Amino acid sequence: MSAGHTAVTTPAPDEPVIVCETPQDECGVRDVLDRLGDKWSVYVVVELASGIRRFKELQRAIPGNISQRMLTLTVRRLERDGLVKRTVYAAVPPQVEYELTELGHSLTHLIKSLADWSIAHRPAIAASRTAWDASHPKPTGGE
Amino acid sequence: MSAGHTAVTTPAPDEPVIVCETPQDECGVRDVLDRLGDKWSVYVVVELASGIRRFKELQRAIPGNISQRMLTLTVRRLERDGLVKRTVYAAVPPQVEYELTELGHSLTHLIKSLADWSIAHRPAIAASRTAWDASHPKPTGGE
DNA sequence: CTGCATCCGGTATGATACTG
DNA sequence: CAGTATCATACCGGATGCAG
Repeated sequence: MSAGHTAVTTPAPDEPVIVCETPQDECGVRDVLDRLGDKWSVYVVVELASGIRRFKELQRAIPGNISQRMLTLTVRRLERDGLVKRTVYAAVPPQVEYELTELGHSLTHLIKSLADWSIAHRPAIAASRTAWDASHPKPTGGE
Repeated sequence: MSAGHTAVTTPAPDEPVIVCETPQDECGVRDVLDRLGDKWSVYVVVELASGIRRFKELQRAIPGNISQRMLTLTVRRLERDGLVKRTVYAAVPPQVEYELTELGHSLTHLIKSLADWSIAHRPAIAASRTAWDASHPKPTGGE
């Protein structure tokens, strides 16, 4: 080996701010993010946090015009994870109601915190982005 | 109109658990989720929460074998949003250090909560998924 | 070592049409 | 009204090669 340069100053482990309590895998953050990471899950949870909603109501309440397909997929996943409860009524015009489970409600608090943080720091983030964009001109033909 | 069935029992607005403080748009949750929603951002923040890291160190520390491309894109975005600070040293073997900014550290707290929730409810979620899968057989060529 | 460009595939998202 | 199926598209993420 040509290993010279005295390598790097071995980085001290520092003190872990976030510890992984599950040595089996990585931090469990991924589990939640995978569910909340998609485009609509959060909005469904937020809307459902206010009470029981029907399919169409959910679709209308969610900003951004979610398609039936996406709404279906989203609520299905949430239902599978036990965050949402789906109730079907055998009526002539089919009626399905969605509501948060206990698990779902417990997540509500987290999302609320996330929303608060987002709202509080949005200006700072926006400013940072603007500044960054300004100092990083994209070579789109002009210099 | 042919609307019979006494329609639906008009759903009362209920009391909003999560309110949108920004009428201009939707809830600000999207802002954070868009940044945390990708596959690696969270891990970078988690790792950086423990201290300053170099590019290669970051790559090695993150579980799941992140590619250079993704690491670069991820830290760039975080840097653009002002969550991460990037310092370049004009050394012969290029050296770049990454560290969390104040904004980044404040997010650490949220992620910790998210991780805690995830870890605490992982068993419940896993059980729910198993139960759901069992009652929802997929027609993979079967009858 | 660090970072960028290009090609490529998988998945998520979405528009539309059709069924119960 | 609720949900599924199909097709098309956009973006994410990975592999590789090259450059400072």
